[in-house]
Amino acid sequence: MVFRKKLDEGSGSGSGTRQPRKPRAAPLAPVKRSARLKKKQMYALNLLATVAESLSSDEDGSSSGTDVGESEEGYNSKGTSVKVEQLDEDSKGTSVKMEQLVEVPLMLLDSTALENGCSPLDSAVLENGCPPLDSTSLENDCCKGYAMGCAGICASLSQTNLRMREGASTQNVAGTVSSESLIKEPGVFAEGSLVSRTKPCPLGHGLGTIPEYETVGVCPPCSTGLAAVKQEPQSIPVMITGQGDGIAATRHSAVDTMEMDVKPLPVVIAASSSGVHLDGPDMGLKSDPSCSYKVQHAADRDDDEKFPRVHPSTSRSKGGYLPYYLGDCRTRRFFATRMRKAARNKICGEMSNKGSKLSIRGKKISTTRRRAQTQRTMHKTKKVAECYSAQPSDEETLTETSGTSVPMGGQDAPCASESGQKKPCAAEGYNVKFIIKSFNIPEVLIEVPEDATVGSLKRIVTDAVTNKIEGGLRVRVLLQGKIIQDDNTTLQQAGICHGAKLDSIGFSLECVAKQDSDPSVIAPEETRPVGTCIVQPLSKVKCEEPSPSFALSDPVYSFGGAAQVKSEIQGIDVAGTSNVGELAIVPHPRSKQRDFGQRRKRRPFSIPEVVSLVEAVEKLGFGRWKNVKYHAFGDNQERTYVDLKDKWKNLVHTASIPPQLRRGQAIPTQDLLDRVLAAQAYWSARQPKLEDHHQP
DNA sequence: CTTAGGG
DNA sequence: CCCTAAG
Repeated sequence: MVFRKKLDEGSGSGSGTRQPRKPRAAPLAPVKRSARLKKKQMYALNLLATVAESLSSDEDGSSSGTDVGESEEGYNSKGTSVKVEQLDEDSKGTSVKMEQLVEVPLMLLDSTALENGCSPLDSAVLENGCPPLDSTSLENDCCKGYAMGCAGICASLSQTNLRMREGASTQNVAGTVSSESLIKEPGVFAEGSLVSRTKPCPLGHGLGTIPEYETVGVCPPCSTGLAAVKQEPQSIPVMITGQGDGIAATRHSAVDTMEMDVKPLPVVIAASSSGVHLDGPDMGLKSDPSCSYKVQHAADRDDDEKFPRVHPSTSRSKGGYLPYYLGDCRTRRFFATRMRKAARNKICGEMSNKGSKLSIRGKKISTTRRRAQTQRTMHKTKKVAECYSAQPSDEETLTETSGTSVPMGGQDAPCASESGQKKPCAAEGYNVKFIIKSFNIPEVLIEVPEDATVGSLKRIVTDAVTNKIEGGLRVRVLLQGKIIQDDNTTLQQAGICHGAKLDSIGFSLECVAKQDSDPSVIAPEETRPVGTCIVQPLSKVKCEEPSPSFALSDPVYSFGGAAQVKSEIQGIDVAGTSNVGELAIVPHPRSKQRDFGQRRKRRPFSIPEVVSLVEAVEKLGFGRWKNVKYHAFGDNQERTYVDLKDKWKNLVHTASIPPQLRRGQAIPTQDLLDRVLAAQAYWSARQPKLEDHHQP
């Protein structure tokens, strides 16, 4: 209650639908600006839908674990520690999802856990009259994960929703429930499912959010998704990427790992790769004040700008609800931009921060390109890392490493509460700790007969991915963007040491894949002739890896037992600018559906491409790039007209400088460059841009 | 959505 | 390649 009030207050006028309240600079280009803003605002609702969709598509309940944790969290707001781990998916061998990642061992709802009474609050809850969870049913119910997932998701979304709704009263409805929606899926939610129990539970507060969620109608998809997902491996990978606000949590849920360790209170929430992170906002709303405060505090720095949070103590939550919607590339790009901006803002803020965050925030509005560039530059060094976890989780993960277990394989796990409080032993002896949040795998082309079963498809995908990975991984360690070549260099020598300011440490993992080993798996990039399009028969399905992100807790990827580690975060302030100790694993970033903030893979123009480009320009002149593009590359999506324009720009530049200054003379031959110059000169003289259509 | 340019 | 202001 208190929180809500604060939230509302912080958000200002509080009536009517909440809009991004972030102050806006005077529009530079009035019309355009406003149009854009409107667009942005529109994303709010879409976001919800998208998130739901995404989540629902997350197969195998991988999203469950965390979610459970989340819902549980609210549920158990007593501050007991709750560690949630992703459900063990062994039973689902076909799942392509490799995000087993993670760190947290204990499935809160796991019957075992309950039985063991690991978390006091579990027992408390149970004692409080909540019908005991039917451990058996839970265990047997493969859907439990889903169930929880939904719960968690709901919670998380509800958070978002909450922001949009001014009515704080919704909370009360809580008890009523949501279970309803969740339970809609009988198969999924055995009557004894967690959610349904919420109601009776005195602490149901946290779950109260769910109803709201439901109102938005997001929940249903969630449940339905359970069924639907299975038929659509492809949908699995959907990454929820909302960078901002409540959604951030969700976003991470699909992708990475996040750990939160609330210091004083033994609350540790670890979201497994697919789980929903218990991000600040949620925590804030659902947990009890003390708890939320802590969390908030911890996460505070990071998102002070981007993520409006409920700040119990200061009620400085910012109104800016910035919904993120995962849509087409464009949208994605938009988000990426936002993300970067947000990060940049934070960074800049912190850099210039003399203690006044408010002022910094004020600055936020006027984002200059320079700053953007700065961010971009930094972005380069951490690529994926940022993409996946830049936001609050960045810091949370990094700064709160303590209790959570890293990809240790989950051998430990049972009691979150315990592990949550203990400092990792590894931290003692000057070990450097790293957290690998996720990584991508290259595109995988999969061919299956039309009559293949979904199950077989799953298997194939699994095999494909497995294959790809089993081929081996080439791991590189990057420090500040540079690959550390010498394997014999000690971490210390390399500057990666305990207490050091770890700037941009990254890991590059490349599949040394035996890509050909599996006939059904083709690496498109290698097999595709440059500049041509692949026309795929209907029966040929090109799948993006369902789950582009992997959690490294998987033994295969984890970085060594003892040496294994999480980074001890020291330079928290810098955390925003550099992913301290965070591992960016970037095998093949390229995939049609790029992740947020992720660049396209650099794909230098081949000579044939350049030739066709030159030919096209010779013919059409430069300036009408759209036409040029079509002329030279047809519908090839690989190259955009902007690419061509850029390429041309480069060609002209290259051609205009003395050969000595050129590096790598291979690509454009001198002959070609001459043509470039000629065409350039020709068309320049002819003012091609204006109206000339003459052929040269 | 395209172009044009700066980064 | 990315980003964005301007058409």
